[in-house]
Amino acid sequence: MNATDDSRHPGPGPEPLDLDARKSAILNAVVTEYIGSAQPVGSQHLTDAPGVSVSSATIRADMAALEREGYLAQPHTSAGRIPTDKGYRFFVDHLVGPGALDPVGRQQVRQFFDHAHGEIESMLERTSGLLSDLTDCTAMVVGPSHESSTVRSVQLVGLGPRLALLVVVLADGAVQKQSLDLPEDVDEERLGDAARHLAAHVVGLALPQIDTRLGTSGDPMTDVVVAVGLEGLRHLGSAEAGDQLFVGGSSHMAAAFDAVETVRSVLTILEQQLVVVTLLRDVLDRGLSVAIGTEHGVEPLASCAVVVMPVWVDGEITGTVGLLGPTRMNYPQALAAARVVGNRLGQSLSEARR
Amino acid sequence: MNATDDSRHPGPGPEPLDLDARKSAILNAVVTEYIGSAQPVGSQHLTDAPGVSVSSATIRADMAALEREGYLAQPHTSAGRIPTDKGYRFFVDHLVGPGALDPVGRQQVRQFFDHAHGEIESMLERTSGLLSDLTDCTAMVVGPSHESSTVRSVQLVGLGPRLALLVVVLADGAVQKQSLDLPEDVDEERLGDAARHLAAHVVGLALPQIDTRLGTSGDPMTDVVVAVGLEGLRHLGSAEAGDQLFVGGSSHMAAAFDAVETVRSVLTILEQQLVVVTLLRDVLDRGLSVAIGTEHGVEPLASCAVVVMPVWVDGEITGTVGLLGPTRMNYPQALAAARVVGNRLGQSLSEARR
DNA sequence: GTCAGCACTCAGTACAATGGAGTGCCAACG
DNA sequence: CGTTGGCACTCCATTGTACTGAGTGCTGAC
Repeated sequence: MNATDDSRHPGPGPEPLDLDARKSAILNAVVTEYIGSAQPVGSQHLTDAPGVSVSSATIRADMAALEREGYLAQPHTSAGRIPTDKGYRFFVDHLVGPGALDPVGRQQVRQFFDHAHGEIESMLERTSGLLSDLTDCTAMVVGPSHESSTVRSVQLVGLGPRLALLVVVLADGAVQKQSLDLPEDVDEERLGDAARHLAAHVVGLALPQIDTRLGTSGDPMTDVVVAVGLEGLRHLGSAEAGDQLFVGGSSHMAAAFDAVETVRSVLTILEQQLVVVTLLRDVLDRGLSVAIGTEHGVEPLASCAVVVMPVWVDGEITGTVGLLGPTRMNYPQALAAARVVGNRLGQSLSEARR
Repeated sequence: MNATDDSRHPGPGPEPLDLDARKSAILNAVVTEYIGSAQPVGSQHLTDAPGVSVSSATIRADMAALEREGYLAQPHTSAGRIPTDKGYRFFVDHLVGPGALDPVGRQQVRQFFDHAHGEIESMLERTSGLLSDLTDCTAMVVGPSHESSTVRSVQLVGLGPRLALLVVVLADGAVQKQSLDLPEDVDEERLGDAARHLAAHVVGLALPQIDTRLGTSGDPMTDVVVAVGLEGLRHLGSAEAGDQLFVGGSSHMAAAFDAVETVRSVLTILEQQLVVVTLLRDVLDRGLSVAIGTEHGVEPLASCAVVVMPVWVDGEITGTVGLLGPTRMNYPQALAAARVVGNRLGQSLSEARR
């Protein structure tokens, strides 16, 4: 329409890297308001926002500029503005401080981790519940990868005449198991011999490092069992085991969208563990803690944002906590919650490892 | 309104236990049609249904009767009929035969169980995926309860100076673990002693049967470790461990309803493992394989139906497979799929146990 | 008992009219 | 020159009305 009016701009150059103070304040107010109400925000509602002490007419001018620059959008001509993905991006990059969790949430977190105990899996599962409760988002927790953890103990337990269970304990407390089909009947004693022989060979190694060949023990039957056991270890070490993912609060996705079709497609993604784990890893790898809209490549999640925090155990990233919500999620809250829970989870796991 | 017209009925006696052949056929057709289309069914559409070779006027009369008797309902005056919960109940009780799965599904099931292997947990998880794929419903699989399974092996593995892991293998192949805080440093050898001592005492018993007291071994330090181990065993045996539940295909719930609020409340229920497990057990205990609408007591699932099948292993019920869908779910398909998968799962688990 | 015919009911749709929230533009002001 | 009040304009959402059509209940005839 009035494309010729652009003359007042110094050219169609790429968007300025920063916004002046008032425009920032306006963008901030629009995002904050929209996160709360999910309704387009009009200029009238912003007159008394902090840092914005101008009339609605001036705000309108700034909003129009922000729209031209891609930070805001208008559902239709006579509606208020809503943030674009770029607007959210500016918001999280420049307008959200480190921020702390609200006192109630902090109390919840403290209480949770003070009473954390038991199996690691159930703890991770409950952590996902905690995170989703704190944020009204869907929470994702990826457990420590056992790839680099060394074998602490190997045991063979007979379950049936030709069936045994290989039980491997890793240094981080993880227990892996694998059922083994034995070619012939093996008594308990010989299983013990084979287990000792295996243990001598693999304890102290990480699963992927294990050499599949192993000298004979003298007894041919024992050797057969050892070979089967090694095969089982190899299987455990292969990627097939994969990282374990815990998803909590997926019902919050149904509250976040009013189109049931959107809910369905998001839930479908959440059911694909591999996709979710890859998504979280990708975002972390790119050095981000937030991926908004199409920034992550998963198309069905285009109307979602992901918040990711690594979990450090003994100076090493060993897991991930994540949050999934609509792009209009409460970023300050989500970031604070993910950071706090990620840190405390790391502490907790470190202590357990000592 | 015309309550006085009831004179043509032999009295307001309780609904007849059976329906004449044509009314059955009409009810059958209404349910079948409605399951497929989710639209109220009018008399016109039923004229060429099997077993119904009468005019629409006659069908209307019968439908009015079925409505009076509570099998059908009308969303509004000039709409077709939809089945009530009572209508569905009659349908599954009298109109659904044993029925078989469609060939494609049978093929899927065969293929799945032919290649079933690996850890029991991951197999149960994948079984829930299979069931939900087969039926377009949300599937629930409750793993074998380990309550009655006997201890096959007990091991203590040192993870840190004052930290050990108790690893218990049960006769059904389940592995349970529990981290133990030791009061003082214990070396590997003494852990082994304690484990042997524990094993001698508890191998062959089920976890809940274990006596918490145990004679001394001679060495006071070993006794301390044994005591801590016994405490861990007691903890494992307590109900806290609970049955493990695997839910698959919860995204199908979003496709089943068009009210996002319904989806949310159903998903919220699915997140509460205890509620779901209790629900399945209750339905089974009442000797049902289907619970429709309000028949199970869980209010937020009033617009859902549950199909349940026990899993038999060696002549004993040890688990459950279930399906959750809208009350207008495809009962014949769901029943067939649950039955087949439940049976094959039981076989599979029996074989593994040998 | 079954059926064709008929009057009736009522959700759903289409369409116009209205109200109001919000905008862009402009002239005036400090 | 940035800011502001004023104003015309746009367009969604709501309301009201009329119409359509699927489906019903009833009745009199076979």
